[in-house]
Amino acid sequence: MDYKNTLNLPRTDFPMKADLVTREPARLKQWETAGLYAKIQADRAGAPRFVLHDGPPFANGDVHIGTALNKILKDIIIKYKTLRGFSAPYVPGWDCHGLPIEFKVSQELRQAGDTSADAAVIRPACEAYARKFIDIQRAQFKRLGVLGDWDNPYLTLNKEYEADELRLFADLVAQGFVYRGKKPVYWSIPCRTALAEAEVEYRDHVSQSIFVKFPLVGRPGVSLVIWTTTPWTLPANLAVAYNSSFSYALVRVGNEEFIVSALLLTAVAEQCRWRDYQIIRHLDGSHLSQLEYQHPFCSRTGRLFAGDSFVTNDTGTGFVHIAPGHGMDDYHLGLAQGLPIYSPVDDDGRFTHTSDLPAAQQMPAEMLGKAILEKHGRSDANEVVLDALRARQALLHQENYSHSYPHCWRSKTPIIFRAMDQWFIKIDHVVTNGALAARSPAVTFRERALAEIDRVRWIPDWGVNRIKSAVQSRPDWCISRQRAWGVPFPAFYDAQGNAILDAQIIRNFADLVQQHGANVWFEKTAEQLWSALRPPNWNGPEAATKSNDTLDVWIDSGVSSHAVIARRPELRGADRPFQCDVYLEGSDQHRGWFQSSLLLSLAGNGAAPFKTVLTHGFMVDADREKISKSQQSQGGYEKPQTAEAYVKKWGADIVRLWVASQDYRNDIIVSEERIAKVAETYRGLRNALRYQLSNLYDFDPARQAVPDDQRTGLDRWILGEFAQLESDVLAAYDAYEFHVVYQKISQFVAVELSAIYHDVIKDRCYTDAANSSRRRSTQTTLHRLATGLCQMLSPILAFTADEAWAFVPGKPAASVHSGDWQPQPFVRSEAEVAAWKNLFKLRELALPALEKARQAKAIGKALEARLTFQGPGSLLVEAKAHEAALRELLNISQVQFEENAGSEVTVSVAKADGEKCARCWHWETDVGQHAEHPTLCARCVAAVQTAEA
RNA sequence: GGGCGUGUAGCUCAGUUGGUUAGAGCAUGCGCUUGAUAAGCGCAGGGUCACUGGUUCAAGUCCAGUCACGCCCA
Repeated sequence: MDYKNTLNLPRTDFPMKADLVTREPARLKQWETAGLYAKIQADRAGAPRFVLHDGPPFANGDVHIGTALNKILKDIIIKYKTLRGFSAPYVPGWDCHGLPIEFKVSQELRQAGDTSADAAVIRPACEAYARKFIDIQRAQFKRLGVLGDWDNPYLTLNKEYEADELRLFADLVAQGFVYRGKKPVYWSIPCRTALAEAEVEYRDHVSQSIFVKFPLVGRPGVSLVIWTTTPWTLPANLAVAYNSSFSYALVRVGNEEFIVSALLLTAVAEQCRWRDYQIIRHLDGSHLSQLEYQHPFCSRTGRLFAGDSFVTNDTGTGFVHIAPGHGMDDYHLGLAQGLPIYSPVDDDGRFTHTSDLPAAQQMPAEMLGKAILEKHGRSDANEVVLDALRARQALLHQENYSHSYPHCWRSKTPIIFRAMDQWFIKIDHVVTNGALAARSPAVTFRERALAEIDRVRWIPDWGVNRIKSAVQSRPDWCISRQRAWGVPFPAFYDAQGNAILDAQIIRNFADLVQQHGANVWFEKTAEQLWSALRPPNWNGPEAATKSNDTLDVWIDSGVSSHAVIARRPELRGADRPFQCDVYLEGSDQHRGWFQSSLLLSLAGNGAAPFKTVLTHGFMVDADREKISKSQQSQGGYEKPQTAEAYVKKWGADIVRLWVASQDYRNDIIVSEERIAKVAETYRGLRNALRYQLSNLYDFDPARQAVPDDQRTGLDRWILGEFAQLESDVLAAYDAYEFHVVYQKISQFVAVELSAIYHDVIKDRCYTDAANSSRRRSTQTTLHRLATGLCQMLSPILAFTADEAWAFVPGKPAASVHSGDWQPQPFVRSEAEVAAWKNLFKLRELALPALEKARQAKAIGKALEARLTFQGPGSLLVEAKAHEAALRELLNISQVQFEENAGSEVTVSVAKADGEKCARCWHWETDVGQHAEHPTLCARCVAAVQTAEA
């Protein structure tokens, strides 16, 4: 007779093959139909709140695998906190304004033949572009299993958002944070527009390379020699920089003396054709800092300053001519030395006088109006400067110089660096009114910000250093941009060009934006706007024009605590409406969003917007090198590094498990090999769950559960281990160490479950009578394990845990994500723990012995063996007391003990006695004793008879 | 060039305040099983703890320097 069908073999519809790529979308649809996110939020109404505030990704392109990592980490946290009973809403956001979109849209418009570059045309196109990518990214984020309020995300282009941004800005203006100053920007002369770094293309260009004498004051016949490739910037020269670590040579050439860097002397002498020269002596920084020079053609003098970071010894003379209005290095040096940011060039790129210096000290009249822009390779401005130098015999050498030079992407002409009026937030501002001033007196804003940083928890802890150094070293914040796609900068100018920036006017404008959107600024004339916004009691100057600038996009995202956290009822904090629990972004955001959010919230709300800031590292490839776009385009990777590409190949749960598998505080390695390994682990987890579920097909926890104290020792052992795992995993989740969760669970599943518990209980589950207490005890345990595993995995394996959950009998919630995870400690007496420790020790002793016997072909499977433990009685007491458990644990048929006088336990293996039972495959001496079932052992006879009865 | 990090088996991670022959899981190889079967079990191999010096009775761990990689600045 075939006894196989008298066994309780496992059965389940939970498939072994995951097939995530096709199965996950179906589950997503199911969640959506059930309104899972809304349902969870409703269930948690009134629960303690945990708010993670989303940093908005840029609404451009497909979701990169690195962006996916960020979203998945956030989702793991949200799902975990929800599971632990918190109300943890998730409101995703998008950063919508900014150059990359405007640039792209401008290109498209130009290709379509529209060259107007008019804000009123560009802005709607930019909005459409942003919304298109929001839709694309939203679908890709959802596909990753990220739950959130996807129907109501926050967008920095929403009019409510923009209005709140302006209101917070008005608060800063009211507190005196905002001032007008100058700063150099890239300027395209034909386009009459400022350019961003990304709009600049480097092309070969032939410039005028010149060596110029700068005569020293009070040392007749002695000159510095400077080198430049932009002669037109000389009228703006206000200083000269040297390098304090260089040695400079004073040389005599004919009846003149020159100072140049000692290391560059030979090269300079050759170019300037100094046939005979004599080094008189060497000078260093301490000498140079004392010197003053006469401008070669303007009636003013200048001084020398150290500029070690940019004065090099490879080209030039070791002296760099400084025009603070025409270069970034120059600008910073000028700021540091208190020089005017002087830029005597108008919007058309022509020389002009400015109000920065007395007219008498500025360039000679014949230079005024000369154009910098080249025509047929000649620039009038350069020519007039060269003429002036020649006339004064200040030009030592001139030659054509071919090099790579920035050009405008639209007009393809060389750009110039030109200082423009800009708006700034003063970082060292001392606030004298408002909430911030009330908190403590006369402290600079920078000091307040540094103190606030100490009140925030930074994970990893070195993050505090990064943000502190960012805040410590940052210059004033330049917040105006000469762009169209952004929130309009709400300033007016009177007929004389004086700025009008007023908190009340800005608040009035905010109300207008709230109603009509920010486009209103560009659609209405200055006159119309002014009459709409001018306060009734206004006694300042009357506006003649409006600002054409927009606000820096870092202001956009930086005010989200004000415009989102404090605004949405589900996020709004109790005592500090604008403050949430956690921000989580890449470590580049210490200088970016974390900083802008901190500064704006502190200035506008009086405190940081976050209690904890978590950061993650960056995506690198298998060689631990960054995933670069150029390598991508050169075919360096098999496929695009987008979330979609990975999801299509592996499924979202594998991607999520990969995210969880690595310590995200360091760099995160993405490679096919790595993900393939994670997929192996996934299979292990899935099979373990499947095995558990397949042995619960006839189990009803409500009716058949066995109380803890009546469970078998083996069940009690695994429950003890599982309780330990649970507490470890909870601690790891609480510490945001998901790689520890991954390690702990996967190792528990591989060792304690698969290799031990699952392996051992096959015998009881299959061969015991279906309703026997030993089998029910084991099923009660399996049920607990399956429930707990699904829950602890669900923040990571969002799809699979929910799929398995559906097969858990008597599950307490419809979806694993709407359940409540409460740890269930399982306490065993010390004696019991010790006894089982001892049994496992004997097991470790026995397994190698069994392996040896197997290799000697004495036995095949362990059930063919009889094991004899030899040793002193004192070491065998526990084993004897738990003989049955030990036999089970070793999967053997028989165990014997032989006491001897030795000091340790040894094991020997022999072929088991009796015959193999046809049903349970144990070797038993009682096989054949039953007439009806001559091939069965007594235990199986009983089981079969119970089943028949 | 500066600041902040990281570097332990093929892969991902442990490794308390310095203290035995540096651990785990996966992967690999060799067996077993065929009643979890595109599964399961056992055993084995695999490490100059990035490198070089130093402190110490003792260094993966502390100190200094070098190299590689990442982020942010210049």
